[in-house]
Amino acid sequence: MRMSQLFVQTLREFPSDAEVISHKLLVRAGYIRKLANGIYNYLPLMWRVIKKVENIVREEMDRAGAQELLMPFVQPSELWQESGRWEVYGKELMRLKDRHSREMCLGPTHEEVITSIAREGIRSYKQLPVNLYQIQSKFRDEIRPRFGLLRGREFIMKDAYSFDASQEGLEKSYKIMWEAYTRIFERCGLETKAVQSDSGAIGGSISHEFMVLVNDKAENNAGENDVFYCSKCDYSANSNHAVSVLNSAETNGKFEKAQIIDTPDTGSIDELAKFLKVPSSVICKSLVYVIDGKYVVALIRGDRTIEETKLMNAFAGNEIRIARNDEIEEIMSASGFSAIPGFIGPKGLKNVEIIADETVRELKNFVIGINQTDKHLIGANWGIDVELPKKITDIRLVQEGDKCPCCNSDLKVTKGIEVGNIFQLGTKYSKAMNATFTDKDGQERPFIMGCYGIGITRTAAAAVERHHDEYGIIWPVSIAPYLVTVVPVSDIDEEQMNVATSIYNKLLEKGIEVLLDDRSERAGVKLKDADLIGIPYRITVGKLIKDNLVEFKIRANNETQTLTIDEAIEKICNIS
RNA sequence: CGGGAUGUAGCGCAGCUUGGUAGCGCACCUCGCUUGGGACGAGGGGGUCGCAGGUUCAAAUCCUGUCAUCCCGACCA
Repeated sequence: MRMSQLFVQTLREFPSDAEVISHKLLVRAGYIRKLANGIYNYLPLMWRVIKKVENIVREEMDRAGAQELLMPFVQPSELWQESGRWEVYGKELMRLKDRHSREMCLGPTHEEVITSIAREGIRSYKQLPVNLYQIQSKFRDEIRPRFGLLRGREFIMKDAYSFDASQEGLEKSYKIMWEAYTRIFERCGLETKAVQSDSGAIGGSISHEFMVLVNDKAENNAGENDVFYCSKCDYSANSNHAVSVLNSAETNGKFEKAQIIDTPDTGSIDELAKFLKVPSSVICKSLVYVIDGKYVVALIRGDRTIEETKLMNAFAGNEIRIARNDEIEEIMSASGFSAIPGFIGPKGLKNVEIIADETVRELKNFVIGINQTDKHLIGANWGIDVELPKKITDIRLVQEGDKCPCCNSDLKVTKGIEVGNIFQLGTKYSKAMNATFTDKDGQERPFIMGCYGIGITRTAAAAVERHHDEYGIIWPVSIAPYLVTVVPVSDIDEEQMNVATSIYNKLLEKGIEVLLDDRSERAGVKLKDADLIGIPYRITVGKLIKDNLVEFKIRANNETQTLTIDEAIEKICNIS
């Protein structure tokens, strides 16, 4: 392709509304343009990259025995009502009505549709296992789209669904996908880590997320997930799922007797610990949440943090948020109290669920809110002064330095971009939607399902996050829009243009994806653009052409070498 | 949905306090000149100042409302 013909507009400056580097670079280098919040045009260069990623995904999915199909983007509400998700999916599901007022939605994922396909098409265990996938635009009406392609509302995703006759079969399908994913991301030039994860609204039990690890501290917060991983063994998990062995902490408040004392202006754990001159680990913290509209008081040791996903899961909830002050007032007055946040405690509360993290169990002579503003109960003990909640489970956020649940070594934390995930769904959808097959013994059984997603556009953006420098993008060869760009330094130098054109034509003949920068621009503009756009290799045709020499540049390390024309061509041919 | 900010030409911004013919840089078009790291000169085109009301002789500027975008939080296969 000649640059003079290519539809691309590079910008001299970064767009002001972009925050992360992949967003900034993709806009500035002319790959994408925003159409609406979280909705982007994929311009020709971007589309080439996307197709590269898609093809790698296709090749590996096909190799793994999956079959591609395409399901509708607009789906009828009936299927979602069957699965029960019409009610629980929330506002993220883009709902609309057709002209007959039938309720429809834009597909955020396709478990319902695929289950209906399997229900109609698979009758016998002899047809199993089956793995079907598609590559398609998805729409999720995210609360806050951001980071360009990393979190758009409309995005391209590969979603695959496996059907098996048994749990063993599912585990096998799962493992095959795991291996395929590892290869896919490797081929895209991305190192990933498969981490244990919460399975969220999709349901099911075992799931892993494939994370591109980005150890960005302040510079960049493209990695939206905190990943905990063991410094010694293979354990790693998303923070919403990670578990840990606690370091020992002081859990005895050493107060001689239980009494309610004045603790003015100690609305936070820090203030309270300071006021009482005790470590925060002898305070029992009480937080009020609203889970699916119901009030929940969660107790945790003062030095630890609640992991809200775990808390929500403890109640099999779909929606969780911290209670508003007016809701706390309502709870207080319903139980005959009038305390403000910071002084709340479980004792005497009516019409609320109480749950505790395991960390509170060993507290002795501890400090706890007693539903009186500016007062706390000190020297409290479970069973004597306050009831130990019946519901006790792990609802805490792991902290760096906690010990690994597998091998007791130190856990560390890093940021990750989730580019893919795999779920063992089990029978959640097949049961709900009555999708069954006849087993060997003649019994009707629900399919054992798995689902497997890869964010295609997010993967491309993640590649930019990982591969760029101050000058622009550095595409991995496998997903670059073009492999090489031929740049004549001066378009008015006839010899340079002739040689550049001839190199271009030779490479074209060899089937190589090559650009010729034939624009009537100064050298600086063309070279800057080549770096910004991130083409892996550059052949620059300049003054040295008098000696039959050209410059060969590798974008990845910005190294250049002087080669003869034929050497340069040969080098490119060998790479491709 | 809470907190904060911003909407002026394709992009980046000034002008608003103190109302009086809408500006700058880049990009774009023409001509000249230039060609190894985002040149230069001359000329030119492009904007209902987010939108709707209001105040005023007069509104980008002041007031009210509304919409959109961005950031933080909450939330999120």
